Amino acid sequence: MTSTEPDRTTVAPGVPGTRPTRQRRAVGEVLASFDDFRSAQEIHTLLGQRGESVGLATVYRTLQLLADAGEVDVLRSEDGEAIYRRCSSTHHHHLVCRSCGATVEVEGPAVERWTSAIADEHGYVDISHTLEIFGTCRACAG
Amino acid sequence: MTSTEPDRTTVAPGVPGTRPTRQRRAVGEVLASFDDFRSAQEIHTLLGQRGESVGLATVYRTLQLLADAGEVDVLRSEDGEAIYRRCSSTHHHHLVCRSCGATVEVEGPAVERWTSAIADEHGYVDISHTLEIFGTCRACAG
DNA sequence: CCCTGAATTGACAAGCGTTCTCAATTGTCC
DNA sequence: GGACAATTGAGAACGCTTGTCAATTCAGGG
Ligand SMILES: [Zn+2]
Ligand SMILES: [Zn+2]
Ligand SMILES: [Zn+2]
Ligand SMILES: [Zn+2]
Repeated sequence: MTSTEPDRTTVAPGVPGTRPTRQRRAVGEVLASFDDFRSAQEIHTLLGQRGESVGLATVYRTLQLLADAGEVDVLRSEDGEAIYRRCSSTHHHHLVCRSCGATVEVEGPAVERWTSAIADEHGYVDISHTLEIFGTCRACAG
Repeated sequence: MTSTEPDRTTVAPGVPGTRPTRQRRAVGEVLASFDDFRSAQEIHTLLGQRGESVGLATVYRTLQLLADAGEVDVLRSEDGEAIYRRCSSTHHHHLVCRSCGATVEVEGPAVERWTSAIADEHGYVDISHTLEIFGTCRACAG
């Protein structure tokens, strides 16, 4: 084999999903600017208002990356639309105002234990769970 | 005034959503034939296999009626699709096998108390909540 | 610097579940 | 039977999300 053969030892694949682009930075900034759950399209609009032009498809892709990385939480609104929020990285649940969207992160060690126990009891393994609380916050209740 | 005038005292409005039609009966029967969560389109297919022709829109409308009446539970699969199951009428949650869909209804008085307490603590009123547990059942885990 | 190539982007076109529209049909009650 | 609201079905419309693909951008290496 001669040296004409491409040197495959230099292939720096460059892991996808890690490149710090203008668009990803912008999405991150917008996510930091609100603390309730917003849809991808709302976030896309907020970006426009900030003068940051980011394609809708890119917004969806970026949110998916962040969700996979555990940097944003994803919920489904009652009509099935996905809504996103930057959250703390520890496992937690949400208390959400049905009217204004104000969100409180809550932890419930007892609930975690309970779900595990129930699953064990019925022979289910590899457990995950969803728990969200909806209500009307003090401000909205008047 | 003569008797030619229509007698408006006999208007029996006839409450919508209460008429026992062939289509509604068929949907009810199919719902009784499985005990995991199925999508509207799956239910529509099952109806076809039974020889009961029911329009897809009618399936959606009927499921919505039953859900409003509290006779079926509606969940959102991970990709946002609505899935339905005939359930007991008392408040409960679900332990669902991610692989085969086998479902167990579970009650958790402690969890109900916990959600109320959390809501009170933060001044939220008029509370509701969602809680679902996903895992792999014994049969699927092998 | 400049090159190379993979990663990323954006405009647009599907894809998919769900709802709407409206004329035709059906069930109820007189 | 007759009258009339409720219901149905076929298809169009809708809104969110994902796929397509050529053009662009970024990270390194030379
Ligand atoms: Zn969160
Ligand atoms: Zn509120
Ligand atoms: Zn938890
Ligand atoms: Zn149930």
